[in-house]
Order: sequence, then C-alpha cells, then structure tokens
Amino acid sequence: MLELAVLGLLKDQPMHGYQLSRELGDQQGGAWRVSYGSLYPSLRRLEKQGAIEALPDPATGATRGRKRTTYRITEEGERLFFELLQETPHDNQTEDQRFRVRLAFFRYLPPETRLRLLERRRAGLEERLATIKDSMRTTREHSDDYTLALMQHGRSTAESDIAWVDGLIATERARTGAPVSVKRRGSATLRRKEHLS
Amino acid sequence: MLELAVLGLLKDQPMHGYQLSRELGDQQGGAWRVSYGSLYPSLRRLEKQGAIEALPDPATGATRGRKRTTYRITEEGERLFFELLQETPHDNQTEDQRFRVRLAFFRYLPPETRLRLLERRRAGLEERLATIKDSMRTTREHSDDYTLALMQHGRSTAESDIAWVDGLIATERARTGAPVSVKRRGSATLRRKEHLS
DNA sequence: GTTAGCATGTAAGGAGTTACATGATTTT
DNA sequence: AAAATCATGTAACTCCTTACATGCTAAC
Repeated sequence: MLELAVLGLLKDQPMHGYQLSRELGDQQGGAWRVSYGSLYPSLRRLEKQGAIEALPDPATGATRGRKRTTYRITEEGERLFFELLQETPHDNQTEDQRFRVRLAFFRYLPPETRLRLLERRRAGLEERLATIKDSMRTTREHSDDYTLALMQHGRSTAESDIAWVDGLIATERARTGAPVSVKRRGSATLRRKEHLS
Repeated sequence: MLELAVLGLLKDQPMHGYQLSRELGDQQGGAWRVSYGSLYPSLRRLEKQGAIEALPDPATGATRGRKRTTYRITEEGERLFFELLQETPHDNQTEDQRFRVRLAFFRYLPPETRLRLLERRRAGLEERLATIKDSMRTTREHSDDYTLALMQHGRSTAESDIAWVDGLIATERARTGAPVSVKRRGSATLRRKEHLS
C-alpha cells in the first residue's frame, strides 16, 4: 500500500522522503501518517527494483546530496504503479485504507477501470452490511447496549459509505460517453510555495 | 487487540477457538474475521502466560479432547483483560478497530472509566477532523475531483462519528448518579442453540 | 547559541495474513 | 458415499511500528 502511494505521488512530481511523508499525510487527511522507519526502507527497495531513481541535485550535480535525496519514478515504476493500483486483495482489515489510497490516484485510470474498482468496492461494502444485518438479527435479544450501538453505527456507516460510492459511480457513468476530463490544476507543493511567497 | 477480544469473550463464557472466531466475527459485524493462523497461536500464548486454561471435557474428563479444546479465563487473565482494555496506544492505523473492540466490552468497566475512554476517542476524532479541514484549506485549489471527494467524505464521516460518540457520552452521563445497569440477558451461544432446537 | 524543524536512516519487533496440512462430524 | 462444515494447527511471510541515532539548517 505504501509503495503504491509513493509511486503515485512521485508520478505527479519528484520528491524526497520527508516530503512524501507530508504529502501522504495531507492526501489521506491525516488518517495515515506513515512512519519513517517504514518509508525510507521502502524507498530503498523501490530503487533497487528500478521503480524509482535518485534525481541529480541541481546544485551539486550529485545524485546523493549530503542533505536529501530526491527520487523520480521510472518506466518500470509506472508499470508497477498500475499493477498495484488494480490488484485485488480482499483483506478485510485494511480494505478501507486501501480503497482510499486507490481513489486518490483514480485520475490515472481509464473510466472503465474506475467503474470496475468502484463496483468492487460497493460489493464489499454491501457484503459487510449484510453481515451486520445478519448479526443484528441473530444477536438482537442478548446484546448489551454497547454492542447494540456498535452494530447500529456499523450499519449506518456502511449504508452511508454505499450511498457515497453510488454517487461516485453515478458521476463516473455521467462522464462516460463524453470525453473524460478530471480537473487537475497544478501540484500541491508548488501551490504551497506560492502561498508562502 | 486479538488477546483483548479473546479474554473478553471468554470472560462471558468458556469457548474453544473455532467458536471464538465466530463470536468475534459476529461481535464486530464481520468487520474483523480473524484468521486461525493468528487465533490459535494467540490461545497458546495466553495459556502459557496463565491468562486462560483448558477446561476438562465433560464427556472424557480430559482437558485435551481429541476434537476440541475449550478454554476458560483465569484470575490472571481477568487482570490482563482490564490492563489491555485501558491501554493507550494512539496507533492511527488501527485506532478505529481498537475502539470498536473496546466498546464491545464496555459493560465490564465502571462508568468513570467508560467516560474517560469515550472522551479520549472523541478527542482523537476531533483531531482527525481538524487535520482534514486543514488539508482541505491548503489543498482546495489543486486537487482533482477524487481527492476532493475523499476529503469531503472523510470529513463527514469524522463528523458523524463524533456525533455518535457524543450520544454515547450523553447516555453515559445520564446513567451516572443513578445506579448503573447495562442490559445483559444471556449468552449468544446459548441463545443460538435454543434457536436450533 | 540554543531551540525547532528538516532530513535520513537502522534494529528490533508486533500483529496480523496466506497457504498448507490434517482429520472428525454432520448433512444431503 | 460425497460434500460441507467443524476444528486445530504450523511455517513463511507482509507490512508496518517504535525507539533510537545522527547531523544539517533556519529562526529567535
């Protein structure tokens, strides 16, 4: 998941580790603040695989400045990116997180693939909802207030998530037929610098 | 987290591994279907620590029936349970899941502790919401539709979660003063058997 | 000149997963 | 008697975290 995020962010523009960590935190609304102990080894692995490469420092000309290493994505990295973006692991545990990361890079996918992923997500949520409803049926009478609250909240969350995904699907369908254009007006980092100046 | 769940379920009644797995799935509305490769080693560890012990098989009298091993919680296990239930790891990654597991065993905690945990949860959600809002402010102009949708959904989810927790806090406050009584009218497993008969 | 933030990294370990393997019991 | 489900377990692995360690640079 981290590798997908790194590749997706580098696809947008070259960055160094620290910056990747901040962008990722922003993108996921602080829901996933990755640790450096995870990020830097990941960058090493990706570099060894040839998915990313160190960018020469514009000042010194060396690829490994004494201070920081800026990476850019390679052709192989692009290939890997699309592979990871479409992979199907129905890991109940991290499914929500994974979907969020995927969605953040949806603009790189063709509309049909987007729709496929959205429908798959919808199905997963629907299944969860069914399980909850089933749980509520069989457990109704012998639960305490907290377990009950837990289930009701799980149910309404699942329902609202489904409604949200339905909205995304509808928007996507409306776009299909007409040529696709996802708004994209510049990069986060540059804008931020503009802000500061 | 798994150990907390196991101890909490066994506190209610003795069970074997397979049964624990199903109860846990039910309790968490299918959001966490634990794998056996994780559950059985966990039971072993807990037994070695003296937190649980194998129950003699009513048929054979042996603690290790050829078919299944039923465990019960020990005094040490009870101690461990309360320790795990109150521990504070602000692991952004699994925080939601952890809170759900905690809430499922709230009936075992005194009202003041419940309130403390609820307020802590509220603070965590509030912080997340603040991060998202901040992200939306600084990123507004240069995001694509999907990133925007992601943030808006994250925001409304956080807000509705906070409202939910507020409801739980209010209920808890209303209960305080008057003697606490959490409804609890029997066990899931027994009820299920009654159903079948 | 010292505090705060930038920037990178390593070592150890936690908490789970998948895939595999086995056999008993119940249902069709 | 075949298929489904109950029941337990191991080995290898994934993916991430915490804690620690280091040094540079900017701001006060």
